[in-house]
Amino acid sequence: MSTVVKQMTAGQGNAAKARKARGDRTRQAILEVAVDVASAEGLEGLTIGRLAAELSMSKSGLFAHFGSKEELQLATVEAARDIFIREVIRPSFESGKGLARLWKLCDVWLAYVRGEVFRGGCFFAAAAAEFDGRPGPVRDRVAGIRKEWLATLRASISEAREAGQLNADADPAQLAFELNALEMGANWAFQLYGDRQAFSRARDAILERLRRHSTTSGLLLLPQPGKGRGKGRARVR
Amino acid sequence: MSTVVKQMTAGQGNAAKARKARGDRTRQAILEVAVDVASAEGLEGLTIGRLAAELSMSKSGLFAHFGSKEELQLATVEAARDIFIREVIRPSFESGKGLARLWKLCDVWLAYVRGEVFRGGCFFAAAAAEFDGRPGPVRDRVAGIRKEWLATLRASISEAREAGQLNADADPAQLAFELNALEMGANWAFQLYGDRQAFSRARDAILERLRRHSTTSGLLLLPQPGKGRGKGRARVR
DNA sequence: TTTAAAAACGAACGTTCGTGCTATATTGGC
DNA sequence: GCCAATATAGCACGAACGTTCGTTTTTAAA
Repeated sequence: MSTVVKQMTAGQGNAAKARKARGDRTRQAILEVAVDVASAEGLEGLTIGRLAAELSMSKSGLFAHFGSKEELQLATVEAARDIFIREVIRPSFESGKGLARLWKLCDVWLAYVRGEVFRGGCFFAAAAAEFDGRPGPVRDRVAGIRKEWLATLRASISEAREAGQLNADADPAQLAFELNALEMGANWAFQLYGDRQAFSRARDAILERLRRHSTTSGLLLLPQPGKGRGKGRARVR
Repeated sequence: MSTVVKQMTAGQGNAAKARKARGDRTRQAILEVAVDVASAEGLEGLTIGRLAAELSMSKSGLFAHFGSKEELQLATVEAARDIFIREVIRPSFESGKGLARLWKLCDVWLAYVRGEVFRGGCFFAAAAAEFDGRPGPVRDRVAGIRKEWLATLRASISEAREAGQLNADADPAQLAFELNALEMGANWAFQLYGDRQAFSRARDAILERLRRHSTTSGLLLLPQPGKGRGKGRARVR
């Protein structure tokens, strides 16, 4: 029945695009659900039949949009990346630079997991674990996206160092590794035990890491210690 | 054909046991392969047909040993736990106590991943990621085993504190969280990128964490800083 | 050497998977 | 209102899944 689309195909005007637009619209509706399912059940557990049922459309109709399961998985990964950029990267880049941005990245990341932007926690942590042993384009893409994230962290660290907010002894690659590991640690503790305390643990550990390498001017950019409940901890979405 | 067992069923003597012994032997041979496959392809990717083919025995013959796929998965998890205890827990407990044991646990854990005791890295990290969104006995067991590990870390930390090797400001739960997160970080960097440097990064980060909370007497129990290549880094298996 | 139990087998079951084909709706531009 | 294009549906396929069943082989004890 495709109750999914039956609305606003009124892209009117020159409709050489509109002809295409409807298909893209359904495609997007499919991917929205696909991301949700895949984040909880995995990219392999994301079956075409299941997805079609959830959207009350036929398997073949859905299938035609992608041509293969692998293409569907790749499209789903890309859609998840868009969401990640919108929810984590963009807000962090719009406010501040250098150390402030670095801290924002970590803080927003924790909120992104805590606020269940994806049902199964960090989409890419799950996808990476699922595909790390299966060579192929999906694995490559997921690894690439994770590398983007690490590169973003490293770039912010370098920037903070050049701005005199972090000391010269802060090795960008090493620090990025540690921050990322602590974030992932919070993610899995939350997924496996529902342990929300993990977020404040990760927060504390990250802040301690950042303070350790901060210059006096850098310290002013971080939330003050003492009370663990600074701004921007639990507020989400 | 069961080329698997055809040997040493010569348990001779009182063979009320030997009657049972042969079946257990096959079961164990099955689980050995099962652990290997599951660690690389996941506990769900561990299919009965595939497993039977790999052991050149029939699906039904194999199946009879477990009765259901879920039972097979549970048995596989248990077998992996035995290996983990043998490879990580036991060596750490046989040498030293308190802080020495704590460091040994971390160091041996890194070696356990680096040495590919399991093809897919840490078996339980993979299993936890795979099942964290699927309620049931398998998930519960995996979560329980991970909890055992965290409890072991915490206990060693407390012990080290009471022995005056770690300062009183070392919060066992917090420190255990951080150590575990850093280990897992090394695991996924290695799985996803084959990045062996991740191990020395994790090692450095862990040692810094431990040193930070160490008393002067505790410091003597840790490898000296400076050269990053202390004893017991790369040697494996 | 016979015997009863245990272990392994082979074939089939009902499902579900991904993926093709062909036909039918639905669409925007004329 | 008709047309070409696109989107969706219907149906079927071969393979693989977990599981069941009845039979045959292997085994240890009598």
